[in-house]
This record gives sequence, structure tokens and C-alpha cells, in this order.
Amino acid sequence: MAVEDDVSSIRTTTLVAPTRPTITVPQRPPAIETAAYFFGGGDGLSLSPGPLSFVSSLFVDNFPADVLTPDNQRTTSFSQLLAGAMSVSPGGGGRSTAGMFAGGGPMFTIPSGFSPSSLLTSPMFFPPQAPAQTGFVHSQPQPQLQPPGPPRPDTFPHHMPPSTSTAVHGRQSFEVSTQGDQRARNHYNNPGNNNNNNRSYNVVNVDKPADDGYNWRKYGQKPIKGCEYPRSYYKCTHVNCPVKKKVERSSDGQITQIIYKGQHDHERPQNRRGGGGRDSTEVGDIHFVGGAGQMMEFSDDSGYGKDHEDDNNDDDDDDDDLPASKIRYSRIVHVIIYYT
DNA sequence: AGCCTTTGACCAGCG
DNA sequence: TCGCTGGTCAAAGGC
Repeated sequence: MAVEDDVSSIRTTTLVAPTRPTITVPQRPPAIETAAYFFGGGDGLSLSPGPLSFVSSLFVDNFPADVLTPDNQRTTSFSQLLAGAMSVSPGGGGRSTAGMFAGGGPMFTIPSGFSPSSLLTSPMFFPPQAPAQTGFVHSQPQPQLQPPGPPRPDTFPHHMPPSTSTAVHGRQSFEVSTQGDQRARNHYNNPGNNNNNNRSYNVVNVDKPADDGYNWRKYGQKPIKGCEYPRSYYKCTHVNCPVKKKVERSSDGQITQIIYKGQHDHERPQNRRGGGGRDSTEVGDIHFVGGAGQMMEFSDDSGYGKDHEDDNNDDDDDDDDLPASKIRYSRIVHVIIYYT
């Protein structure tokens, strides 16, 4: 299938801001088309079990901590998590944007207290560089996430502030304890626990797209039609590193898209310029959507600082120690990742 | 001095 | 062929 060929070498990450005053729906890149296709938004193709297995393994293997289902029933099974999420996700007015994107496909939501950075930083989320793998991280505005067809009555209100959208997500959410998150991090930080390998991992920083652990040099900027803010182009400054990324902003200057292209062929710099180190964004909701076994999506809605419980601030490498004010104003993030 | 951003120009792809 | 758009280059200037 041609579309599969198109995405076979693509890893896509979508970072989407919830509010985009001017909703201009650009052309979908092949990956997104494929996403809609795999997620049932295309021609009704059912989901491949692959991604579920993938995500399942992610959580079973790396999130051993107890998690809470929406009714606060503890469960340790990803399947249970998924079942719990699916029981509340499809249909109804409480449908989330990820749900819309998924077109009813599998999805679960993780509210605040869980950092997607943990996932993003995991070798599974950004798997170690396979020699033949070319990562391509793409993001697109939420309207693109909707499958083709007439507008849904339950379309996510783009004018809603993050806090409101959080409520929408929250009702559909189960919780993953930060303790579990920490354990997951320890899991990843401990090479002995990682069957994949112990290479460094990538971080998608929502608020500071240029600060994801690597050093970037801006090499271009182009105005986007219909957008007040231009698209910026960055290159990894590491010698011979082919990775590039482009950052798009909404008309209010908020980052709406971060698109990575290529894969780093080097470790993340130990000593960052400016001494900032990592400072990824606290994460709110994360939506995992099953796909072709190579793609996942999560949504980061950090607009609810009240739910933020930073019990991980004992770690310099922690992503969660942002001030609540910053968390509150950070963006919803959708991430779609392709694995090959 | 080195690295970065800015910015206009250039080039390629596409309709 | 032309115009549009996306992506990149490179000079200039700033930190």
C-alpha cells in the first residue's frame, strides 16, 4: 500500500495548541492522512492490533506502578486502562480531540501529574536510532485531527481555554500516579532495566521547542500564509547531525507545531549552552491512539495547574518542576509518532 | 571569537 | 510558463 510506504520511514510527533484563532486547515501531510486512515477516519479500516500491543508493552513494561481508572479503581493492566478509557471515550459529548482524531479508535487519557516527557524521553517513544530509520516528527493543528466528513457536533471547541479543555479530558481520564511516573523514569534511567538500550532519548519541549535537550541553530524563517507568526527552521548544531526541526506558532504566538525531521546520531549534549539543561513541560492529558503499530498520539493539556503534583522535584533531570503559572499556560499537545 | 538570530534571496516542487 | 509555497542559504548584525 502506497500510504504505508509513505509512512514506513516516518516518525511523527504532533504538538498542537488547543486554541488557534484562525483555523486554517493546511494540507495534511502523508503521515496525517495515514493517521486518519489507520484510526478509522479514512475508509473505515479497523485498527491494527500492532499499536495497541506497542502501547500496551510500553505501559506494562515501563509503568508498573498502580494506576487509577476513572472510578479510582486501581489497575495494573494496560488492557484495563485501555478498556477503561475506551468505555468513556467514544461518542458522547465528552469526546476529546484525540478521540475525534481517532475516530473512535482506542484511546486513553492521562491527566495531570503524568509527564509525557517521560514517554518522550523514553527510548520507546523516540526509539534508539535504527540505522535505516529516518525520524520525521510532525505536528499539526487540531482541526486536522478530525477525520474527513461533516463536522461533528461534539467537535472540540477551539476557543476553549486550556483549563476548559482539561475538564473535558479529565472526565475521560484515569490517573497515572506520579510515583509511577517516577518509577518509569527510573526505569528508563537505569540501563539495566531497559531492554531496548540505554541511549539517550529525545524530549519534545512544548513551551521551548528549541530547548529539547539538543542544541539548535535557527537557519531560516518563513511567513505562513494566514498566520501572524512565521515558521522557524532549526538545525541541530551537533557536527554532522542531520536533524532539523521546524516550529510553527499560532497567531497569538503560541507554539502549535513542532516538526522534527531526522534522527540524532549523537547523544544529547551533556553541557547545554546557557546552563539551562532540560526543562520540558509538565504534562496534562496524554492520549494514546492506536495506529499502525508505529504511531502514537498524545495530547498534552497542561492548563490545569491545580492538578499538578510535583513530587518529583528531587531529580535534576525532572521535567515536572515548572511553576504552576507556566504549567497553566502551556499548551495542549498532540503527538503522533511513527515507528518503523 | 564564536555562536546565534534575522532576513532577504534563491531554488525546487507543484498546480 | 507562471505564480505560489516550502525549504534552504548566506550575509549581516547582535550577544
